[in-house]
Amino acid sequence: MEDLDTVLGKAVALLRAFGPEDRLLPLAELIRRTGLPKGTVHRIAGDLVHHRLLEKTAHGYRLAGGLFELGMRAATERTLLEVAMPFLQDLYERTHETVHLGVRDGAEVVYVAKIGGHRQARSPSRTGGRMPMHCTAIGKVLLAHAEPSVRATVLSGPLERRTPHTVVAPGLLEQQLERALETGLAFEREESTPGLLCVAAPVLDTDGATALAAISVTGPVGRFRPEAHHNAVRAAATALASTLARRPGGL
Amino acid sequence: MEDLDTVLGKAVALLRAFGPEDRLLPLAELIRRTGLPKGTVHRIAGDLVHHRLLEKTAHGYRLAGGLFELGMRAATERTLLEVAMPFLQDLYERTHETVHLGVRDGAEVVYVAKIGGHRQARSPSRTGGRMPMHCTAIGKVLLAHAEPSVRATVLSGPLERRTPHTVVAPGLLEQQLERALETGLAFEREESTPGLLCVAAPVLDTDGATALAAISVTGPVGRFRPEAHHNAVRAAATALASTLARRPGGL
DNA sequence: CGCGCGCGTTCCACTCACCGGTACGCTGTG
DNA sequence: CACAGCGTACCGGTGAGTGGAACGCGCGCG
Repeated sequence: MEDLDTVLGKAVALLRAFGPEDRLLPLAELIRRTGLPKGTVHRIAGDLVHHRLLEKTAHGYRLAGGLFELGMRAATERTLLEVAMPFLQDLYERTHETVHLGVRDGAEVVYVAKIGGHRQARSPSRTGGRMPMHCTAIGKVLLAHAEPSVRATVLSGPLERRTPHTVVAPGLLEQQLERALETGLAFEREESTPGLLCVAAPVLDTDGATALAAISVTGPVGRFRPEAHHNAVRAAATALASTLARRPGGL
Repeated sequence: MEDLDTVLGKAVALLRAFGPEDRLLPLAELIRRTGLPKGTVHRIAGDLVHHRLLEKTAHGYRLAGGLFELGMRAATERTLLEVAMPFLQDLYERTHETVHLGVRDGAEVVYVAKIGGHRQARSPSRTGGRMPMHCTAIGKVLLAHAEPSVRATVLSGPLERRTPHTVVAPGLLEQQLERALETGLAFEREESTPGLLCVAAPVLDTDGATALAAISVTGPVGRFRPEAHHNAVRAAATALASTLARRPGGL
C-alpha cells in the first residue's frame, strides 16, 4: 500500500492512517494501522508534530492545520475551486439543496467542494473525500465522458453493492452512461446511500469531449424532485465550463 | 525557518516552498528557495511525486491532489468548516458579499473558508491563506477576544503598514479592540487592501470570553455599506457559536 | 489489594538509506 | 560554436534513522 522503507513513506503512511472519519488516533492505533514498530511511530509522529502536520493532544494525535494550509494550495483543486465557487453558490441559492463539485481520480470520484444549508440531506460525502464512480451521479457522468479505456477499466472492475438499489450490472450501467452522454445528465437513486437522490452534469473541456469535473445537486427522497433541477445543474456546469475555457493556461 | 537536517524537514520545506500564489515551480526554483543541493531536491521531489503529494509536469512541479485530500481531513478545520458552512451560506445569501471564516494561529489569521459570488470584491485572501491580525476585521476581533498575553505580543510586535490606511499606532489599535469587545464587531477600512471594507464578529467559546473563530463580510468601497450588515454578521456568528457549544467533544 | 496488560516514553548500538559532489545530455541564446 | 542553465543519473562514505528492549504508568480484573 505504502512504501514503508523510507522515512518519507512512513510519514505519509502515518498521515494517511487517518481515515476521513477519524479525528483523534492514539499512538497504539497508528502502530496497528501502519504496522510500524512502536519506537519508529513515536519518533516520526513527533517529527510531524514539529512540522505542524500533526497535533498532539492528551488522547492521541490529530491532523493539524499545516496540512490544511498546504492542501488548500494544491494547484488544480484550488483553481478549480476558486473559479467554480460562484457558480456553485448560485446553484445552491436556486435549489437550496446540497451542491457538489467533483473530479475523477483513477477509478474514484474526489469531491472538491460540497456546500449546503441547514436543511441539507445527510450524505456521507465530504470535501476531499472519495466515492466509487458507479453509484454516484457525479461518478456516472464523469465516467460517461471519460476516455473509453477508463470506462472499460471501471466497468470491468468489481462494482461494490452499497445499497439494494446499487446498479451492479455492467450492461445496465453502460446503458445509463449512454443516456448520460446524450442528455448531459446522470442520476443516482439511493444507489450509494439510502434516501438520497442526485442529478449531475458534466463540466466539459474545450473540445467538448472529456469531462474536467462535474456538478451535482443532492436531496432526500420525498421532498426532492430531480426534474425540477435539471436545467439549473446543466446551466451551472456549462457556465463553469465556458469560464474555464477562457482561462489562460488551463487548470 | 525549516529543519533541513532531516529527510522529513527537507520534504516539508519543498512543499512549503510553494507560496500561496505559486502554481508551478521548476526544479531550479525549488533549489533556490530551499537552498538544498540539486541532487537532493531532485530525489526528494521524485519521492513526493511517488506519494502523490507533488505532481510533475513538463514545466515543473505542482502540489498534487493527495495533499488536498489530507488537508481536508485536518480535524479542527474540517469540523469547524462543516458546522459553519450552513451559517456562512445563509450570510452570503443575505448579503451577497464575500464571506470569510477565520481562526487565529499564532500572530496571524488563517482563513478556513471564503465564499463569494460573481460580484465579489477582489481580495487577496484565500482559503487556507494567512493575513496579519492588525489590519483585518477578523484579525482585530479575534485579537480583542484573545488572552491578554496574545494581544500584548501582537501589539508590541512590528505592525506592518500595508496601505496608507493601515493603523499602526498601538494606542489607536488598542482603542479599536476595546470597542470591538464592547460592541462585538470589528472593522477594516482599506487597511489591508485598498478599496476593501470589512465587518467581523466573533464566534465565542462557551465561556463567552475567548473567540474560537470569526466571521466577516467584505465588500468594495462605494457599493458596500458596512452598517447594513452588522446584524447579519453578528447573527451568523452567535448562531454558529451556540451550535458549536451544543457539540460534544468540542472541535 | 496487587497482578498484569496496554499504552506511551526513552535509550542505544547497528546499518542501510540518504547524502551531495560530480558528471552527462539537452535546449535555447548570444 | 561556445556557453549557460536546466534536468537527470551515478555512486562511495557516513551519520541519521532504525527498531528491539526496557521502563513507568494507570487501569481493570481477579
